[in-house]
Amino acid sequence: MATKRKGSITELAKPAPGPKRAKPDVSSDEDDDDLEEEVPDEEEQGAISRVLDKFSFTGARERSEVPTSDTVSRLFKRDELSFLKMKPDHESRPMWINPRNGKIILESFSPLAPAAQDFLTAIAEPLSRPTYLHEYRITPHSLYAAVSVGLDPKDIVAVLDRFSKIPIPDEIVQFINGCTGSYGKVKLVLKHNRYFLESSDMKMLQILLRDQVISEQRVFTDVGDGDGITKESAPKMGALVIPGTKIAAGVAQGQQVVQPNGGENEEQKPETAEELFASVTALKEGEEDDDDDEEAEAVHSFEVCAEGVEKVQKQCLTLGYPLLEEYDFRNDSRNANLDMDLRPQAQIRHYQEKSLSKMFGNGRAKSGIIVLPCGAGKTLVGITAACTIKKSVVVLCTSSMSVVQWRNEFLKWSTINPDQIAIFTAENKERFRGDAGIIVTTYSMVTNSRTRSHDSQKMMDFLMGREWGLLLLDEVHVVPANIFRKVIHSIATHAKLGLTATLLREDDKIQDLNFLIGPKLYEANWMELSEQGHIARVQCAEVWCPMTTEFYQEYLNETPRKRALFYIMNPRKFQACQFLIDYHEKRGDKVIVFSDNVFALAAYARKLNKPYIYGGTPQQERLKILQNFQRNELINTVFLSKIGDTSLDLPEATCLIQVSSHYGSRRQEAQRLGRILRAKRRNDEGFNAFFYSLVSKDTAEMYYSSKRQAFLVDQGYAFKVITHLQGIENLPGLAYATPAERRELLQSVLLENSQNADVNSIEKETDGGFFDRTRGDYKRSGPLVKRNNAKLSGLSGGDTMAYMEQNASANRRMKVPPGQQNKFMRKLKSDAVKKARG
DNA sequence: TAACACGACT
DNA sequence: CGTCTGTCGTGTTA
Repeated sequence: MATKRKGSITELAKPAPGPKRAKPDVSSDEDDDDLEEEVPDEEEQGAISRVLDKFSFTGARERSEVPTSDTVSRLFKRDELSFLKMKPDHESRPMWINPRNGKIILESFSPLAPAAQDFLTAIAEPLSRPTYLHEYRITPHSLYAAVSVGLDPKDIVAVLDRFSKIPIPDEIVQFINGCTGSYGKVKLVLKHNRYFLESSDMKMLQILLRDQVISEQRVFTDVGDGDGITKESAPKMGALVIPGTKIAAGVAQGQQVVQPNGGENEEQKPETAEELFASVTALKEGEEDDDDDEEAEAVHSFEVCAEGVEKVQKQCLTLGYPLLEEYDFRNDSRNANLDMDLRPQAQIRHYQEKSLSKMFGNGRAKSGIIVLPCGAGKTLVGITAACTIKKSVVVLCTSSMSVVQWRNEFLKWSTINPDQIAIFTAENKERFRGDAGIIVTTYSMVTNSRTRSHDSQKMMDFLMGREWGLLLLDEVHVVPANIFRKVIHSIATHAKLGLTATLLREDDKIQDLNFLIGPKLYEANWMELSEQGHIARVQCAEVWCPMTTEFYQEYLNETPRKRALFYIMNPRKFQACQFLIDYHEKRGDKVIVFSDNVFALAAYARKLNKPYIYGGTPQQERLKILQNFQRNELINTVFLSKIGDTSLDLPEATCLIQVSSHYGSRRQEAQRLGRILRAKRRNDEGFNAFFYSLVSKDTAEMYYSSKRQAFLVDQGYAFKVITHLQGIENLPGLAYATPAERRELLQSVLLENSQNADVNSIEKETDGGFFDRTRGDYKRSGPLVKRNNAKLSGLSGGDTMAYMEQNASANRRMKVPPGQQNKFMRKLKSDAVKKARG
């Protein structure tokens, strides 16, 4: 417990700012990570790391010093804020700042909340946004995003102060200044297919060049004076209008902040807050980039090699000087313009406009990520961005199906000439006409490591050999995967825009997107969009199905891996599923049932006599089933494996039942929910979509379920728990109602499980002895031997149950992505090692 | 259509 | 100390 850093001691010694009070009691499991371990101890960023440390590892003696003014205070631990002095007019201000960890709590019912929320999404990371209290946190990354969107540290503090119930703590001010001081000073620029680091401040470049990692990637350019640093005049800019929007990029967004029924003192306060906010978010022509105006005469730059760009970007981020990527596309005369515009019928919604104004805020295109829920029009955002830049574009998608969709959307929403937009996949390798155009392709096409077909090689040469204006990355959360990340720098592009609905991974690689692509420019609030009718309202429920004794018995007897089938095939769960399908079909809903497990999928679907699609379903049949589902009034339910998580467009579904799922994947859960968000009937009075998760009680499924829901809960969705479905006993034709039927089902499950084991052991015998190339064969060794052990350990399997009992608060704990915890554990360990050494 | 390679999740 | 498991999914190529 006491393995904390020495540094906290010196922290203690410093005079505490403000009134005497408890020391920060950040118990470090939740702190903000990505400060890399090995920051070289250079003077320049000594100050920064000191500030960054503030929210990381401080005293362990925390809790005892929290003044316990009442009996419950200690329960809040470091979120206990009662010691803070409130401003006299605190009631009219909507937000709290916790000096100990940079968390911000926003009262979302306050009349000022909409304005405050706009501001907070710009400068902080949304942690959780349920109905009344929203939680945000200021992190180095969120500040990076804020700065790159054009905010100034002084203004950030000023606006925070305006909204806050308490005076802004010094720690926060220091943190903001410390982080932002060095942000936005250095840019990564692509010129003539070569990468340069550019800054108006010569000193910055010298600091960076002193770093070994960066200097290693440097390329010496012959131009310029002896030190190889080039000097030239900085570009100028003019007015820009994003097509489809009435106003110029970046003009005030504060205007929709209208108080419906204002009280007396609201009259005045919102006015000023609003003005203030508008003045910082709105970057009107001419007043952007003060520093450029002052020293517009010259910028300095040096070149880095293309392969090293990722390393350099990462290193700069860890040094505290994240590289800004901006594309001054209007002054780019080297690359040919692409003639296209948005069609007049394309109406940009306000949140789409907001996200685009973040991207084009200062008249240039910034690289970054935009997060919008499924069905909220991500494609249109991408297309609008492309139409704004009007240069050649590469679009990357995950599946060949969405490749086709992207092309169609482009043709639908923009005036682009069909000849100018080409598809590059296995079956189609055309090229566009003219010297500018759009190429839509898949990640795997570009990253393919195996031998290429002739055509595809020629196409790749074309892709790599030229300069692109914009790289559009669909489903950008896949990019950090080892293979995919390399495409980012192998395609020479001036700007990158990542789109996703779920910026989530179960590993810790999501942070890498900060230097692979750029900061998160915008993240929509799901609840808000559904209130405004842009996406459907959804009722979420978790249905707890008790296990039958026979199934539970077998469940306990199995190895953890084999257990899954028992809780998935639980007859009570099956009945619940049958009942829900029946209920919703009668209401006129279109129902999708998801089962991750293919055996269960087929079993359920066959028993209920419904169509099902999984990976092995041939293309023709898939199409037939989907069309029937869409048009035929007799087919109202379809069963899908995880094939339905991505691509497959199912516009008419209004009810979703989840039978089995992939462990604790939050992304999968969110993506599945997304399947029903675009329901056409969403604007009908009182319309609701339904999302059910069927869970077998007292099994591992409970644990996964709570994990999976974490993301949606943070988006403000409330999961109701249903322990009994009213009237299920009286459902005519209820399956597995008799013990005999259940026994039969159990037999088939047992058979399935043992068959799998047989197949494996046969494989092992025939194959494993001679060839050992397939990795699968290694690990399958000895399932038969293991079985006895499994029974023993299985009997103690009750541990999962005990775990579940206290798991009600799991959602809270899950809020920290597991990756961070790992990182934290690592850090703790390595700290301990250092301590032992030193 | 099969073979291969890879991702996501533990 | 990071790597392995197993299953289902994708895409590309022969």
